[in-house]
Amino acid sequence: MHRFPAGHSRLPQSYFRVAVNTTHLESALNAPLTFLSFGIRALCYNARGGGWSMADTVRVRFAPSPTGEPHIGNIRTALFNWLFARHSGGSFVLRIEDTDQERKVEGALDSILASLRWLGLDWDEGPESENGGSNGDYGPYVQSERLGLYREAVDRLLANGDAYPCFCSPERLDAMRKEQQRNQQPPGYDRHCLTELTSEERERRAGEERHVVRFRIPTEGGTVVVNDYIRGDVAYEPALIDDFVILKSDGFPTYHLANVVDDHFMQITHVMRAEEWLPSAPRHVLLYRALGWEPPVLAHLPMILGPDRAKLSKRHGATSTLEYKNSGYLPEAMTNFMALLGWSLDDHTEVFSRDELVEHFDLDRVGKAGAIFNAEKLTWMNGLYIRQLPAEELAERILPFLERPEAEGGLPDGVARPVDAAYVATLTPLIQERLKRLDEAPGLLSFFFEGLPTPAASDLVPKGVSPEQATDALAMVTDKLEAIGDWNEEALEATLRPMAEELGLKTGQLFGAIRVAVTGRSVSPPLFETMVALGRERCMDALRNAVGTLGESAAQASSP
RNA sequence: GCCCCCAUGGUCUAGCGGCCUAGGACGCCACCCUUUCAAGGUGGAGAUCGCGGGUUCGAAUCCCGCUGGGGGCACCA
Repeated sequence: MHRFPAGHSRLPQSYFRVAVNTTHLESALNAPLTFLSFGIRALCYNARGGGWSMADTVRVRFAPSPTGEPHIGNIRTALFNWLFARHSGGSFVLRIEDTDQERKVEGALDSILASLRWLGLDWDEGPESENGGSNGDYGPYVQSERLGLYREAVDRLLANGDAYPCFCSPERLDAMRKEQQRNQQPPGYDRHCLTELTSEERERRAGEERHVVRFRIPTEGGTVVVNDYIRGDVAYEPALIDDFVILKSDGFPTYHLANVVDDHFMQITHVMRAEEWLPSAPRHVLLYRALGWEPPVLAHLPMILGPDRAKLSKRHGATSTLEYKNSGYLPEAMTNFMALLGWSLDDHTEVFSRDELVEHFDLDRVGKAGAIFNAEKLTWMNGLYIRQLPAEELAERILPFLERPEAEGGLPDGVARPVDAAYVATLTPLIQERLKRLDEAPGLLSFFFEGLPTPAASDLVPKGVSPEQATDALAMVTDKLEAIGDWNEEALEATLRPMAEELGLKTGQLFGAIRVAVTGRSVSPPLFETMVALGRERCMDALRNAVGTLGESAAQASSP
């Protein structure tokens, strides 16, 4: 049908905008190419007096295979599809590509759904709705339940001579490839079963032997042009594309076939997937052509790379989306950050709320070059989002991280669960601007939940202060604090700050000693707030202990 | 080996022929603020826009070549 004007997909946009305006094709405004790919179909339809069909609204899909936990790259693809759908008022479809029986992993579907739900990427159609069961009119949404559809397509291709059965053994194929490699020839099936067998033989053997079905690449058709929305026209030489398998010997389709069939019947308008799929795009284009179907708009997204610039994989460490959830990253920070991997709005905006992302996301501003996943920047952004959160909400989000077992990074197992949520709520403001990840909370807060600290005498003596001075200072602090009325920040500051000068110490030195005495640490949230949160009793006990520790230490030193 | 894609500071990027003595952000350094740690503020280092040719009065921006990086080449997706 249509052939996009050769050249660059971005060039003719103004032209389309004009066309769109005159035809009132609202949805195409945000997706000019959309207009081109099926706008013509729509126009014809309109000319016959009909309205716009369902196919005129954007329909995109995320189609993972259940082979493990989805990693950042997979989910970034999901996010772009979701953003595009929401931006254009279209539908986001979730489809499970489980045509490989061998690689199926137990629980993988659950982690896919969990990842999407965590990030708030809700789907309009998919294998499982919130209340169980599939939802949507184009199901089933699991490929293993659509085998009949693929079989029909294969039969049609077979009947038209666009496909043929192949009986070659894995051993023969293997030897063939080695041979090609050795001769520096382009790899590919040698068409043994097409050229060496008569059609009668093929038909007979197909009836009695296990075999695969291969697509017959039309080598006579000239170059195959893939019009990629992001990269423009990419030409492939058909002779270099081999007769790939479309139906496996177990009766399941391969990715290529299932993908094309499903995208067609599910009326997908835009296929956005990672760039690693670009080399197989010409196969898909050829399949669409052979089946007489209109291909969707293709957009191959830039890849997400590891620090070594290689395709993201397990060996790069944390790549699973759910790992980020467990590490205390906020979903809003995660989506914001991922949106910036391959997309940008302008030269300065980079913090986007979910709504702003939906409002501004645009395929035209998706880049071409792969992007290294820069975890440091993600962590910075996460801290930003944590600081922006209302304290009460942050407290709620922190709670599960405190309550999980010590071995998983939670508070010490000695601390009773459930943790006092009200107490956590009072503590949260003290650490809010110090948190970059929620899983840091237990470490920052543990002393609030544990017994009295037992700091070493040496830790109670600040730099530049003698042990005697420190002992006297803490003793005096203890005395003075015994006497104060209200135990609040103002009272504490009013009595402690002047004492530093009185004692001839810098505030940092005095407060440092008290901090260690009261929290057992040299680093903590601001002292007065911490002491208030800890409570009078506890602070006084800790101070007396500290004075005692220093006394013992001095006694030992003087009587060797 | 064959095919394809890509190329702006360490990283994410803005830039679609003159606004660029290349802008923003992360990270890094310094200073300020400060009771520690953060947060915040100010300033700084860091890019001959991978290299070489063109086109043009003028190129990071267009064209060609090279180099480099990446991806793909299964009865995996």
